Amino acid sequence: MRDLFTNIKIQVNEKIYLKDPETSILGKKIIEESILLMDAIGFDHFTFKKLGEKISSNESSIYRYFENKHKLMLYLSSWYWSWMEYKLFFATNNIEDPFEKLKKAITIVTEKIEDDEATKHINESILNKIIISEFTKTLQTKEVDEENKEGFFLIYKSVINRIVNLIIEVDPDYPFAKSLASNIIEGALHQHFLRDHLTTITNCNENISPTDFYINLITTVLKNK
Amino acid sequence: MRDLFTNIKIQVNEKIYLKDPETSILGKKIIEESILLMDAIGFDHFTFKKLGEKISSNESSIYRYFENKHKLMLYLSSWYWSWMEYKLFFATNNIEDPFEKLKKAITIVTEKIEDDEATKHINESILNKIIISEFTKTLQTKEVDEENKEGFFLIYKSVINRIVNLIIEVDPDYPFAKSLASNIIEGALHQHFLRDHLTTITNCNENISPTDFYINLITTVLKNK
DNA sequence: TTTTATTGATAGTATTACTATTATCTTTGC
DNA sequence: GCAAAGATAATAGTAATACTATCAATAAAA
Repeated sequence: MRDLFTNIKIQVNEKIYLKDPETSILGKKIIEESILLMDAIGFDHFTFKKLGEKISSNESSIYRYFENKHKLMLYLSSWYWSWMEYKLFFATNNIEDPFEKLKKAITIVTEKIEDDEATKHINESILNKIIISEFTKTLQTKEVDEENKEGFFLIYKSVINRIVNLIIEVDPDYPFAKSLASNIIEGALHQHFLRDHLTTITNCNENISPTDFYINLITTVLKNK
Repeated sequence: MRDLFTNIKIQVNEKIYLKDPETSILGKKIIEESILLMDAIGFDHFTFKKLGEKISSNESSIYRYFENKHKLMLYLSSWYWSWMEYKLFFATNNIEDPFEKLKKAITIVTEKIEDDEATKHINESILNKIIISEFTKTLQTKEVDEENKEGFFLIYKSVINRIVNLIIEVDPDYPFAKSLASNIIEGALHQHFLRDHLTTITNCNENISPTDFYINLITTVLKNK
């Protein structure tokens, strides 16, 4: 899998950036360090000025890559879900049994992420932390409908639809495949957040993972396993 | 129920505000109109200056009630969950059968809200729309741990714990009661959002409601019904 | 009627979120 | 090896945001 990633370029909607950060050293540095800074101070306190200082570069240089921090966050999340889609594909590709396949997929999208050494400038483990705390904010804006039309969320929806198809394969009669899939993906992020911050309203802790909860859920909800 | 609400004052943690908005005409106006303005332009574009213009009052007067718009949003969401807790209590109080009781509670917390005529200055239907699009943002900040310690999310957690207890009553052996409850409350808000904006990744529409999805879910997940 | 509390008006500061311009530095093409 | 092109840095500047401070006007309470 490592070799595959080295050759495959994660695709992000071109309208999200002004200049592709993958095409220059500065661009890659912007991505690499924005992940670290976003994790350290959060989206709300993140500014291009602070990022510029951190990478010893100029605020105005960053603006040549991204219109604003919301677009940068859209880039990071698109990258994440695109990477997730590859992971999903390769991890489930060789599994025959539909239910085992679905379980593997659910595991992939709900588990805690370790850094993928194949991508030098992106720390997936930290990116995952950012997605847990910040992703929903990229959706929940007044501009969501326009941005959805522009295709900014295509990869995210594609990941969900992959899960939907696996659910349908297991139980074609289950009437809420889409809601179940979108619930699991969003819900897993939320359960991770609760485990870290609001521990009294989740069963997840060091021993029980969101993955355990959601595997148990689909096992009882779906038939024909 | 209407009469009860007229007499019961919704309790909000005193540390959220500088001056209790319920104690003055201006305060009530701030709450009433902030709900409308927040719905119209969203949390991100909402400012105290704009609110001041809308209520023909001064920006600095609003700052005497709330430190910033985040605190105002905390107030609105605390109010909402407090109101929800009353609704839950009165709606389930007289139901004997544990599963019927749980179903009623799930219905209350997942359904679309109509305006409650008992509260003159608060439009619950619009407040519900705001909670759907903005509530998660009030949790997902870098200050969540401090604010949680201050007790800003007590009422929210209390609503979830009420559902947890009902789940345990129906099926004491189910091992994920807390995660299921927090998932349903957060997930229902998310499904409402998807129904309105990302329709391809939810089964919810004019005919199928988030309530249908979650009632179906608990019906299959829990035993001893 | 005096005191107190509340609100309004005005002004001012620091930060944010950018845009514009010009200089410098680095490639690459020949 | 040099010129042209492209990318980056430095500086400056604007408008909006997110406040704080002060003081006057007004309404309510003692």
